[in-house]
Amino acid sequence: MPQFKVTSAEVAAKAGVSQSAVSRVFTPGASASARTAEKVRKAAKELGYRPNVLARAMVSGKSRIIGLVVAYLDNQFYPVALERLSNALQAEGYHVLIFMASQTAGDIDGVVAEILDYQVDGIVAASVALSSDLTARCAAAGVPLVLFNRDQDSAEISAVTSDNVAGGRKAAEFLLAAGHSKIGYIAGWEGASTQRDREFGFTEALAEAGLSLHSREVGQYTMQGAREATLRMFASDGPEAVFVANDHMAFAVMDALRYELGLSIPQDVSVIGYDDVPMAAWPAYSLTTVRQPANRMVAQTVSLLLSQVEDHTAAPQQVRIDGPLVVRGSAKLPKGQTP
Amino acid sequence: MPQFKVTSAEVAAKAGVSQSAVSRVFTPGASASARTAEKVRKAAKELGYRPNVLARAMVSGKSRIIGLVVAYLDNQFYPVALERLSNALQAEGYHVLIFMASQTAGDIDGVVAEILDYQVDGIVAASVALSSDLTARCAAAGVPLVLFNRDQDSAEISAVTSDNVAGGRKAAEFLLAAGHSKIGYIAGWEGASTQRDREFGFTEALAEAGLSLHSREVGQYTMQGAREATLRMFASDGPEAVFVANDHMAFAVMDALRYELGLSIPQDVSVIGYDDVPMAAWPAYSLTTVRQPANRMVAQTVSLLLSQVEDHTAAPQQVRIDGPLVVRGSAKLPKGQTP
DNA sequence: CTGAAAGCGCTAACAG
DNA sequence: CTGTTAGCGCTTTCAG
Repeated sequence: MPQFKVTSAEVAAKAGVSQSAVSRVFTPGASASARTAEKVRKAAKELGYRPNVLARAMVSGKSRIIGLVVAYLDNQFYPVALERLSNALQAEGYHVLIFMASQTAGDIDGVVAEILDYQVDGIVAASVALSSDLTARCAAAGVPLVLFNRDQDSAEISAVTSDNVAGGRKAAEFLLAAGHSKIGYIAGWEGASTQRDREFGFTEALAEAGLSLHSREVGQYTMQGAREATLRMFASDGPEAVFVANDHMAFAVMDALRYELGLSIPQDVSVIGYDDVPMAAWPAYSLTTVRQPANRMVAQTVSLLLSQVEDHTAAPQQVRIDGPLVVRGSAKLPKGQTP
Repeated sequence: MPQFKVTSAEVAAKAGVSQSAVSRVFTPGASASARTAEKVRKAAKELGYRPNVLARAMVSGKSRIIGLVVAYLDNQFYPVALERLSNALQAEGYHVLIFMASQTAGDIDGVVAEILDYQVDGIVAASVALSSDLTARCAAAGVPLVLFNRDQDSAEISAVTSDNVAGGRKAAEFLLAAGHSKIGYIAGWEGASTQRDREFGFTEALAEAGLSLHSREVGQYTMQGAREATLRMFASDGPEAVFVANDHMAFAVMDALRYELGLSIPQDVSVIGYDDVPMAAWPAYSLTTVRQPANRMVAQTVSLLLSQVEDHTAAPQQVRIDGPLVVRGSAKLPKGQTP
């Protein structure tokens, strides 16, 4: 039975070697003879010894902890991403220390400061905007930072997003091809780059077809906000098609349309979302939506972050990943096209 | 602009006091004169100093890190719980280090071992079964452990669950009151205590009414498993009501019933779930379900864990929280009762 | 290859 | 109240 807490010194004593020999055996880039290594491992196993990560972090300066800031765990996109992120990092020997950021902007600064206190090797900020003061502090502390699903047009700071402008265009083109001309948009939180870019791409494509938004409401990326936005938008003379800034809101929009307004989708109104969260594929919604390839986004985030962790001179990058429009049943098909 | 990494010694030098004085100013139970404190704070602010949590952890033996093991982040119950847990812990000055456990049982042991390496002050294991060997290791390491939403009938180990047996009964009683007699059950993963207890309460109440299960299939707590279970169950002579071991599966069951089998809910078949995740309230499902009070469960988990963290002699406890049946539209109402 | 020795940044007695 | 002195458990020169 393992002792209360076993130190390398105790293992050393039992194995009849020096404490530093024990350390070497448990350090990847070690240099210990096979004989020593074996003696040490044996003693370690008997004592139930495992190196203390914190002590190791102190001296080596590497904690193997990555700080993660998240805000919206109710939007299915994030739990899914978090799971993948954590798994990918675990595979590389890192672990994730979670920090919940209340939506309040002021709070974020405090959160990141706390993260830094833990001497994390890097930070992933998912869907939160950071003040430039803050990014400066990370830089000053020598802690690489990568923004996930949010961009902050500064070449100084790494960000991984989908190609939101192109995605917005795809949504518009699909609606246009189906012959819609009265088209509405339900916006996310206006401070978000995803919101801005998706809307930009969408309206730009509309404009190229000589159209402008029939109506626009803000849903704040919340279900409640989206429901109310829908009710306002369809109070009178509603559009025949709506592009919703993310799936999370799109579900609320569809529910409001169907169950509060008695409209049929897509007969009365076409709906397109953004993200392609798992639920979008469920038959109850069958949501046509622009996919954000979560796995590839996560993979990029991890490789970008770790490359900066391992080489502090590595330059920040902005990665934009393209995702397809996934056609399901919530929006009318282009003319002449059948399922 | 803050330096690369500022130490208390540098602050001390700048403030013209000893390094321990700086430490005291930043330690809650401190004892420093107002004058000293002010000088130190001033110097600290100018230098951008913040205490190194890891160094503090080394000497104090308290890392203020809580390890969390989770498996199913796609079941909405867990992201919600995680968010609350993390927030509650943050409020107490702790932070959560996340460890994803692949469903594979053998893996869990390794995961917990890794957690221990980080010298966490406590562990929350959400929905995973731990080997007794493992709980012993936690005990040996002096790290309190509490099981969340899973029980392990051993008085030695703390667990917070809803009253799953009572919940199962409530589901049965409701179905019985509605006059159903051909009743099916879709089970979760059979290794889970939640599955076992819910089924036990359910069938026991049925038995008291002189009934037994018309049919039973296992859905493994996955959507895919639930869909297939439903198809098998209704291949011929399906039941007129089904109790599904959790909401996550219930959604898949409802989808299969409606869109693959063409049945109406609740006209053709009543469905009851368990958990009351946010989505259960959405009109597309309007799922009648037994609520697991996530907020109270989390609150209990935190208080139980922290009481053990702060006082290692505190006895383990099993907390069982009662939740109501939330009546919505997916199951027929008891005779004579109208919405 | 291996042991001895010097800290990483901080808290906790210990005298004063 | 304050400074001095030990370490926490480990990695890492530095000799040998």
